[in-house]
Amino acid sequence: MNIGEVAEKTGLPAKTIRYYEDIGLVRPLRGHNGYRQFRDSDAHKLTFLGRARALGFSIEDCRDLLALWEDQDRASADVRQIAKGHLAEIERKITDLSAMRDTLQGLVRACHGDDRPDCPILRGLADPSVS
Amino acid sequence: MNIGEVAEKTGLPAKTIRYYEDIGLVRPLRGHNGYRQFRDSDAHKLTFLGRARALGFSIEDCRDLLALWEDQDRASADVRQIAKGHLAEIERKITDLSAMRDTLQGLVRACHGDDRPDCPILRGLADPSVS
DNA sequence: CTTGACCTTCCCGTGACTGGAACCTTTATC
DNA sequence: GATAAAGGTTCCAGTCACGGGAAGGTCAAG
Repeated sequence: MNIGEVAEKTGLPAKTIRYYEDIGLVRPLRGHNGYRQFRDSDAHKLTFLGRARALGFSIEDCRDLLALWEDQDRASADVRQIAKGHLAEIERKITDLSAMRDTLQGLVRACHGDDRPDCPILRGLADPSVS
Repeated sequence: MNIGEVAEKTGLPAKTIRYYEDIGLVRPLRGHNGYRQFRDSDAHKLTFLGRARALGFSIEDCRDLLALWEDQDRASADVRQIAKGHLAEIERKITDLSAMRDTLQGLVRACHGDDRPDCPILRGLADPSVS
């Protein structure tokens, strides 16, 4: 398979696939013309990577997950450890964003949003105690 | 005020303050020795920026908010527009992250996490229909 | 006079790509 | 056989909002 075909199969942009080769996540063969030749196993790896990235795993996490995926003697505890770590990170982000949302919602609700200059949002940003 | 003092007052790292000058968010004076001289108004601007950044506003949003803050003839509708846009963005991120969290939680719960290789997390990443 | 804290500019690195230029190969059409 | 379009290649630069660190100037204390 050429890169275009594998891009379509996996849903990843060709640019991203080249990048993944650059950083050593996949190692496609090369044809006589210099074109990358992807085997089915390469395509499966890329699909795996796309899914892991869609769940927000970092590239380094993906690298580790991929290694475990390939390792028939892995311990599932190692996989679970990575996933739990990432889950905690996601929950931290949700917490942070929720706090921002609550504060912002309060400010937006308090603001008339008309053509006058008086604005609780700006007051809140200048001095949060006056939110 | 030198940069160290304003950094302490505002809670922003000196590096960040220099960066904000670079991109034109603040314009401190300069002393005979080349040191930046911050007025109280500069410190207030930086505090404002720190708060807006803490609420997740982008630098460009901050630039616009700052201009509105300085503009005595502003319409609060303009401020509210920016805030509402950002709020929508935050809510989108929370939605995305929540979906990731739910999927990941399901996978983590299904995984024993022992020393055996069988792992629902890896199966889920390889083929989500077998999650 | 030296030490150490503070300040300056400048350049590189981050994460995970994305866009674009310049160029080569293959395939289809005339 | 010529040509044009569609695909492939490498390499370089940019993104966002800084942070690290080098090399050097300035200032206050002892």
